[in-house]
Amino acid sequence: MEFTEAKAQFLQTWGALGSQWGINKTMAQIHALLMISPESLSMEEVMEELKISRGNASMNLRGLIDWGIVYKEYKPGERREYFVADQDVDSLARKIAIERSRREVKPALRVLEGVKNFDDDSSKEAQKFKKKTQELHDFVEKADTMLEKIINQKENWITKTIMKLMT
Amino acid sequence: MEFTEAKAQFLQTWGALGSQWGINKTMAQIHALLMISPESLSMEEVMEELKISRGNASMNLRGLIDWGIVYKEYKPGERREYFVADQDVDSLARKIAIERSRREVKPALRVLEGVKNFDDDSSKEAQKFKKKTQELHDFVEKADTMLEKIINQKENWITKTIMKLMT
DNA sequence: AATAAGTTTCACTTATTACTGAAACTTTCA
DNA sequence: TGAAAGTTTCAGTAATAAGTGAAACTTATT
Repeated sequence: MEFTEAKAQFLQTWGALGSQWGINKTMAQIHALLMISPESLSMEEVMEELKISRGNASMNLRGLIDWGIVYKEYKPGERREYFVADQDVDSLARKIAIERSRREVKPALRVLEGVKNFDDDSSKEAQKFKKKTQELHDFVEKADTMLEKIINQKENWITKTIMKLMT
Repeated sequence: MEFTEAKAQFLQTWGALGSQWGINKTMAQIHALLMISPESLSMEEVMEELKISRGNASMNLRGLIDWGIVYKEYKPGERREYFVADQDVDSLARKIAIERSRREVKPALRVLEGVKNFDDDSSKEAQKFKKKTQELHDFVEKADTMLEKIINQKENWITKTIMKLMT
């Protein structure tokens, strides 16, 4: 396989993986592109390379900056802004996990909290409902706690977690 | 809040949570409905309760059965099929994790494997590309291994994992 | 074997999410 | 200060994923 082909296939695959795990395709691709690029890139270059529009590039670059995994870089004597990716793969994954917990899991927990305390009529259905929603709430809460524990291991969290699970 | 309202809100929220974590809305809702139902339900009843079409109900019930988290039940003297959900919440999450690893992560790994062994020209770009794809491959592989270790704890895997991470 | 009840499929529609590109806005420097 | 280069926004469009429902198929019963 040629370098050009390999690169295209890589950007494609990484984008698909990203979109399956809660970060949109273009965002994942831009991040990937910046990661494998030896030099920082301008927005024009990103657009060119990924064949995306200015609007799309702008939105997603901003998104990446908001998430704190891409930075702007200013070259002396140059007016144009350049972009660099945080080179640490772990930190990308950690940011995604934190963000998803905040935006998806936490709100769901609040709803479950609410519904499980409905005005109980003492029907069979209501009893079972109370029991199950309690169970599901506890489950989601535990899963979220686990996620937090894993990503709070800071550096090398994956390796550390695997170690602890070795037993 | 009334029981009926609580139930509707619960089904709604659980569906949204599901679709964010790789199982489609209707599928998650059917599963939730069966979980909170004290009796097994027929397809008609599921359609009725969730206001979904026959086709949709059929497809998603079959999906749940394929995933091994919902079972058919035959009542004596009744021709109609009834459906019951596996009552164990953990097993649902475990099944999702296994399935997503198989369908999304493993294929991506294979591509990364391929791509990182491209025909090396010795340009600066190619060098960096080789280095990064290797790194990303290792990362994804580790993450997948971690996932496997977590879900292989069998019963009470979440609790067990939290324990081990307590340190 | 005809009929009626039950179940599944699939071409089409709808809903959701992402992307485009032209216009508006901002900055720089001659 | 004004014109050129750079950047962002957002209404409209496209791509994708999910859902519908009528028709086809299957099974049970007389």
